[in-house]
Amino acid sequence: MEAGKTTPAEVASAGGPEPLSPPLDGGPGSSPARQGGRRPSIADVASFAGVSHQTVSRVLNMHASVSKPTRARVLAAIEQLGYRPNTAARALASGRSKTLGVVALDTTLYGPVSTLSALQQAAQLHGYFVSVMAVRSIDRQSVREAVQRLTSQAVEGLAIIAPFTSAHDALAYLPTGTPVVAVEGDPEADVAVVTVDQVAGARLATQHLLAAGHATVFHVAGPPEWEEGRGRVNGWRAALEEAGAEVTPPVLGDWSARSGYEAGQVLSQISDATAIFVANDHMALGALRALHERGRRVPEDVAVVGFDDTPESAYFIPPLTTVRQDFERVGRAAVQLLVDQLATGTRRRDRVVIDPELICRQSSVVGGPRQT
Amino acid sequence: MEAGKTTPAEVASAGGPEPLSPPLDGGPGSSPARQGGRRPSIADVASFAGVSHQTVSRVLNMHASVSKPTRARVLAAIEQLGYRPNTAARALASGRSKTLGVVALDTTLYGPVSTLSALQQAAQLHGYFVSVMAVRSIDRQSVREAVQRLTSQAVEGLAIIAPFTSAHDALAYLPTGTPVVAVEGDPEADVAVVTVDQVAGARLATQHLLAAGHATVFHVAGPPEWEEGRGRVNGWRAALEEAGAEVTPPVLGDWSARSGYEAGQVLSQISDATAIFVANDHMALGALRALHERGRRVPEDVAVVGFDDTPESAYFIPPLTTVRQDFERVGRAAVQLLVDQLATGTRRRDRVVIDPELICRQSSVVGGPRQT
DNA sequence: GCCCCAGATGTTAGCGCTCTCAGTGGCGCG
DNA sequence: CGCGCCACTGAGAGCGCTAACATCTGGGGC
Repeated sequence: MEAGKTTPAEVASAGGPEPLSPPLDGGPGSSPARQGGRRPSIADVASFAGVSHQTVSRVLNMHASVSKPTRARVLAAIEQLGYRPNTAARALASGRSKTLGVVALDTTLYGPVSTLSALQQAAQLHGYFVSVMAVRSIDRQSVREAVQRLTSQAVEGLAIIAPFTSAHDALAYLPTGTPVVAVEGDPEADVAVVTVDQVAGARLATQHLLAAGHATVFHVAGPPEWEEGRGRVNGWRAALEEAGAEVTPPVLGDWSARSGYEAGQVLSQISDATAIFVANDHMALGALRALHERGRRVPEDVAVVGFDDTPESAYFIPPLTTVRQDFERVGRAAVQLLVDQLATGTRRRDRVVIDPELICRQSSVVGGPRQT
Repeated sequence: MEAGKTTPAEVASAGGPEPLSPPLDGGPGSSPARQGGRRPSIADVASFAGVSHQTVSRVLNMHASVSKPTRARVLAAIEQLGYRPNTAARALASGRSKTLGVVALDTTLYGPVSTLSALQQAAQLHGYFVSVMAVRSIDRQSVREAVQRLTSQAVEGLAIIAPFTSAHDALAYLPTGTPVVAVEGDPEADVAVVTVDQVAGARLATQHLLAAGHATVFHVAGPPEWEEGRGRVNGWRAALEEAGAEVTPPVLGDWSARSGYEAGQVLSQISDATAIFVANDHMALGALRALHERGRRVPEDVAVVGFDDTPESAYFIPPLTTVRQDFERVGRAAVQLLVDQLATGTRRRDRVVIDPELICRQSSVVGGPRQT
């Protein structure tokens, strides 16, 4: 039943200077010497290395005051046995789960997916796991259930990748003190927020079109429930007002190409509509199709600018001028904020605002850049 | 320190007939009466309900033989206290983590994202959490690390959403007996596999073009490392051979619109290329752009068929004929397979093959359907 | 030479839950 | 009327780990 009692002191000493690498990333060439039926525990490692389990624990957690040779011996034993710490036991004993929770609204949309992906990567780098809870809608009921499931997993921090006007709701169901960060959330929220400056991005797009000589710019908006949608409307409106241009009522879409297509059909019949700022690239695609069908040339008759810069946007017909959001940075920042709060043990209201960037392609300017 | 000792027997009896719902989804209107500093444990619930902790556990796990009134009393106490079971403790004690692990290659690509999303939903329905581990590449090192991290979380089953020629590798680092399912994996793999019939899909697309009168069909292929890519090549080739049509060497792409664009540039110069089957819709978008630039009309001069049916594909110029994959079903099936294996306690080699569907739009047939 | 302290290690309790094994009491049956 | 059996409940022992608290060295200050 018991692992061998031989103390492989010699083997260990042959190990040379040990790298201080966290054991989680698995040393080189560890082939699990699967012997018993049960996975090896810290006790097995301890007895194999001829130390107490606590010393093993100390090595695992990189606590100071373990002598070099002992550490080496333990590390060797871990490798030998193919030991992996048991996350559940660790979480139970320490109260820390090394897990960040994420509540996301639509995990198939380009923005959320990109953010989630980046967030996951960043978390991994910090040694955290990520547990995602997708919700269908942002009503209280769904949010509560998601947060409670996450809570039962004892997540240490929570990221809300969703346009909650009420990330606030989540707080109510969370143990006091759990750090929270709202991604693309309400700037007024009572929690930390990471956000791309939607207003600035929309302004960039609108000003770009205005500068090209258009009298005004029409807008195909995202759903008003989404903070991003509202921000883009605001930026667009602000730019128009600053320029003294007429503000036409925005056409509402739902982020989908279909809704963009429908909006495009409407706008293609308005001869004044020579410039359109569409709130995301997928809707812009639909709009492009509608304009094409109606024989309105882009950019000659109508200039179009999108938002997001999906990898496909450069290959639309014509290539789409758009506003790029650095979701990579958003994800990283969100994790950083969470980790910081975790470290200081305080829930804070930090703000990280990431500047978007205008990517000029042919859909907005006659004779524009040939390729990006 | 202790929660109130009052036994709310009366309150409980007023509850009426209790629904047998699993407590995880949180009963109606439970407002956590956050009192102590610590979250309530099973012991708190027990003493509040005036029963032993074990009885509470039985209620939680829906073990039989708990009398109706007792169950009601416990449920009421749970509600009162806002109790949530501690996942870590449960996992530690039972050895079951209620978590499924997922190893995915590229969590931003349309297919994987859709599958992952569906899988997550399905898992949730079965009461499972999902822990996703994204890997950058499919080399042994990355796979091992991912699997080991998942192992340390004691995942009960593993889904590999990645074109591993070697899902096999994963097995080596997994505790013996852990159920595994490869999604879109090698059909020869030694584990359960859920897959869309790529060969059939490609055949559908190719035959469709052949039927429209084209002498042969050119192919823009996906990366050969991806099982999907290979399957589509095979189906395409088979259809051509069956029809006695010439098989031209496929042009390789990497799923991106950019690579599709480049392939399109090449093919647009081949006057024989009057029909192109592109291995996914994003590449098809690029190809469409390239053809457009070269003045080759679609579908009049060149017919194009894609694969995937992304929500945007109906809004390409022209709308793209493509092969739809039901990722929803793929995700559900993967979870089902895992759950079945878990239930029977055996690792099996089931095969679930999902039929793709050809969606006809204007890119392939002159005067084709006007809209889908 | 003694004490004290700090570095290095071991010991002892739990963390919150599930499991196994024992009880209870009531009731049918011989 | 007593036996066993069933439906229900409770007590105790861990799951594998961390965290506080011992303990045990040795080396320097006086």
